[in-house]
Amino acid sequence: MIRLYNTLTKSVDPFEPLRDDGVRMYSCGPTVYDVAHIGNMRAFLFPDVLQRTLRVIGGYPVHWVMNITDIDDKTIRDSAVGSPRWRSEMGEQTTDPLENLRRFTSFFTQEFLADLRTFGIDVERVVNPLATDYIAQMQDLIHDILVAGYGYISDGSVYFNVAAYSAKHAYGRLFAIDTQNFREGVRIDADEYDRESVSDFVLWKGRKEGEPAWDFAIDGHQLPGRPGWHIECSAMSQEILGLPFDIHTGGVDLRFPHHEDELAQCTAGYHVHEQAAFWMHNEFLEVEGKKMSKSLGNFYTMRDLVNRGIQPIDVRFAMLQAHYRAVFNFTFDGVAAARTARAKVQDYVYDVIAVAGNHHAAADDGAGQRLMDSVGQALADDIHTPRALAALFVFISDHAPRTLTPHDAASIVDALRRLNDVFVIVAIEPRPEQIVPDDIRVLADERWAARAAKNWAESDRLRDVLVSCGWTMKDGKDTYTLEPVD
RNA sequence: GGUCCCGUGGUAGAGUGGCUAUACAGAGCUCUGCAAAAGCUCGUACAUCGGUUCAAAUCCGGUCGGGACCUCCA
Repeated sequence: MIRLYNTLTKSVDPFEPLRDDGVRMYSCGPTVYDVAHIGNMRAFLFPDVLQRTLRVIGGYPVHWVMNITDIDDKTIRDSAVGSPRWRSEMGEQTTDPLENLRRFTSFFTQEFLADLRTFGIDVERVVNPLATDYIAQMQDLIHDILVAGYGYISDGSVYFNVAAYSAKHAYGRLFAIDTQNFREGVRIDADEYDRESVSDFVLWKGRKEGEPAWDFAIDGHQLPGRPGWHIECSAMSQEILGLPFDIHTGGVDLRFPHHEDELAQCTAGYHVHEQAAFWMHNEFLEVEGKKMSKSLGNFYTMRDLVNRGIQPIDVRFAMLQAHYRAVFNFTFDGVAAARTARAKVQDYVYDVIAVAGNHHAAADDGAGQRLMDSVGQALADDIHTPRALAALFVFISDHAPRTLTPHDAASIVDALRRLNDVFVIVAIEPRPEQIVPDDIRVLADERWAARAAKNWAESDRLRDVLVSCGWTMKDGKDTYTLEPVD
């Protein structure tokens, strides 16, 4: 039984898929106007671990959709003719704003997915619909909202009427917003469009010169323009998954207004009470105790980290040591610690595989069962990865490889393989053969001989030589091992 | 201005009204020519001030500090 925190109920509730054919899950995806930063990584790590837990621990097939927002103010601005953010890899800019937008966003979409892949996120499994491929469905939904009486046309745009909606439905189910206490001076005139109330939001934005636009015939009007911010997720989730689906995920910042408005649009236009049974939101991260921002100089893209010699998978491990609903403090010391800890798990995997040899055993046939139980229980409890990892380390120290029978070892390997399909922190494979160059081997043998002759000075000198060649020599009882220097 | 969250050992980070988190770092021991690796052991943490209670770091209130949302934001 998997239990998940649900923003709708503000409690951890038992989870059951609505339909027999698996879990349908929708995650608000990236707006593709730049390369991914580590905050993005945490945001998409969460739904990844969630869908992996549902599959591996829950045993459910998962249909996971994560949209790509390829039409919004930023993508339009940065793809416009003369934009300093245009890159030569995107090709030549054209006179067609929509074509420019496509070239710009497809470039960053590929970059983004590549970054997600290095982070162990299951991009092969997720479906990534583009917002601009669902304009017709969005227009249909806007039409239905208008017909139902929850929208109005003003100055070439279409708006959602929150007051009319609130009269018949609950608005604020995900986030109880107090419209009487909007922060002064900020919300009003937030954009140049005309709407009747500050709490109303735009469904369709009228065309502006030089911007991409689609024709839209509605209610006897011709309203060329583009979709508003929230409509894409409502339309795509209905089109691809069907409403209501099981789980909707996103960052905490999206609870309001984005998710609240998505839900309202679905209820207003599709006449469903629920868009999704569960709404789950992950917390943000801080960097060295401060909110990540370019002005503080603590803003890091994945590329920045790689350039510093950091492996993305170590960052993944570090993030898994915090619960998804808690603010995570990203530090470079923390990543270094994660690297060491992860190497320990990897060593354990290598050693257990060696003990298992040619034996094969299933996780539920031997010691692996205890591992699956203790770690799985933590994961099933609202994706509690910190406790799951703690349980893994406890198991490791209680089950030293040298104490295991081959059968138990094989069972543990099978359990580790399954659990790693959630964590994605190690490679489940035999320890790679270390290729030692001949000249290094010669030096090592020389040193081993000097050491046997108790010629400590020469022995230590040769060890230093080996280190300077990039190899660490470790003396065993009967033989030595060589490892590359870190 | 409104609403809300958090403050745990050197660091990261769980948890619970009375009992071990876990990881990294550190110390000691075993092993070892030395070192590394490995194994064992250890530190006795819970912002602050009051209150409730037989018992609070865990519940309540004040204070201080950090953060979130209300506005593009992962």
